Amino acid sequence: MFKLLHETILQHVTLTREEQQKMESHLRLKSIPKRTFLLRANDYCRHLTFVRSGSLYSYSVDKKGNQHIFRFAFAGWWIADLQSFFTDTPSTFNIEALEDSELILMDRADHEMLMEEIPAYERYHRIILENAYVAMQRRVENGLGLTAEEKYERLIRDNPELLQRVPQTLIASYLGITPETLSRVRGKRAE
Amino acid sequence: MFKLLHETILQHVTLTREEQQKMESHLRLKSIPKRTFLLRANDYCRHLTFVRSGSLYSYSVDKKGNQHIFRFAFAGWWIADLQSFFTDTPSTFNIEALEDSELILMDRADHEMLMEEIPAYERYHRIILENAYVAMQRRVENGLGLTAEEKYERLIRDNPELLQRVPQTLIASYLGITPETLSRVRGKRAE
DNA sequence: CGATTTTTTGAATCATATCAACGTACGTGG
DNA sequence: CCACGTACGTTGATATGATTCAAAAAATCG
Repeated sequence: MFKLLHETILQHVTLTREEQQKMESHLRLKSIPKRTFLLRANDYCRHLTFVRSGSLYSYSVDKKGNQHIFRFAFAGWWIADLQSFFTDTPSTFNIEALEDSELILMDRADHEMLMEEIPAYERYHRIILENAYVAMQRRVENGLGLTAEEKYERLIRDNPELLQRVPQTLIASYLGITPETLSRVRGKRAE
Repeated sequence: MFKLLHETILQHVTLTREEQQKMESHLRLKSIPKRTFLLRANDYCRHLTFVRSGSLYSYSVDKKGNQHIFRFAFAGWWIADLQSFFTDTPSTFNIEALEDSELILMDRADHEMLMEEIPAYERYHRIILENAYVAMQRRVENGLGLTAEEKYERLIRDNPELLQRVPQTLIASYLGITPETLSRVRGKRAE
């Protein structure tokens, strides 16, 4: 049930058997089919979500109706709108299933409690937050002053797995360019 | 000496007198004049820097020679290239003093040690990392699919203090637009 | 003050978006 | 398993927001 989660945590810290069980007692399972929402913009993001299988993505929709993907999450990853989760404000994101997905949910109050009571649990979250921050830093850097082609090159270099798993339209939205532009960039590169 | 730092930490967690002293014994002071570098691209970022007074900013320079500001740091803020610091890789940023600045430095090994030994210290860093992540999330959102004018509007809304303290050229670079475009946006708004 | 830096303004250019049409792949129900 | 409909990707023509280059005006600093 929680095998993948435990393995993932174990890469960073060790929890005792009792700590594991304590954590488990606060987790909820959820399955959602492809194309359904885990979170909708303006709702509150009330839990952290661990992906057991499948994949999700978070995105905002601007006032022209364009979709901007914030990030993807595959098996073994966490996803949430952390702005909403941490600051208890309405979400600016939708989170949607890209494939049928099995999820593990951790509610905010439980998360806070576990961070108080299990130092290794807090440490684990401190570490994955460090990693998430670094990934985001790279994302900001890649967003500034690169051409559409350069953005695509960097994606190939830094996240090649995305290309296999994600339709081109969503890749374009993730890069902040239009699908047409991405198509042309790819055409140009493939000569 | 460490008054501002202690006050800042105290907003989030409490350290005992002994913990404070232990932390202090690993801090170094440094003063740098305006326009000097705290970190240069390709060097390793070996410490976290707390700003006691003055201000700094971090930026990368792309291959066309354009400068892209990642973020600013004023009194009471921390700054570093966390990607370099955490992953022990060469920095992609320069960090430079915008004004004469007094700084407090915390080396990586000491930081790790203090996180092991003082739970409240680790908690403090977990919390400021959460805040930094949220700020960065907003930054990514503001970068995607907004016009130059909208980016400027959001800056006024979210970080009005910057406008007082930072020259327009740097604001433009922070927003990812040229100074000329920013000037035109402001002209247009001021009617 | 004079000198350097910053900001403004103008004109030309460029990268990307937009709109529209067409081809292709996909998966769902008959 | 095929056929149909919908979603996805490509291609072309045009529009547009922002950049670039250049030079003048304004602000800042020693």
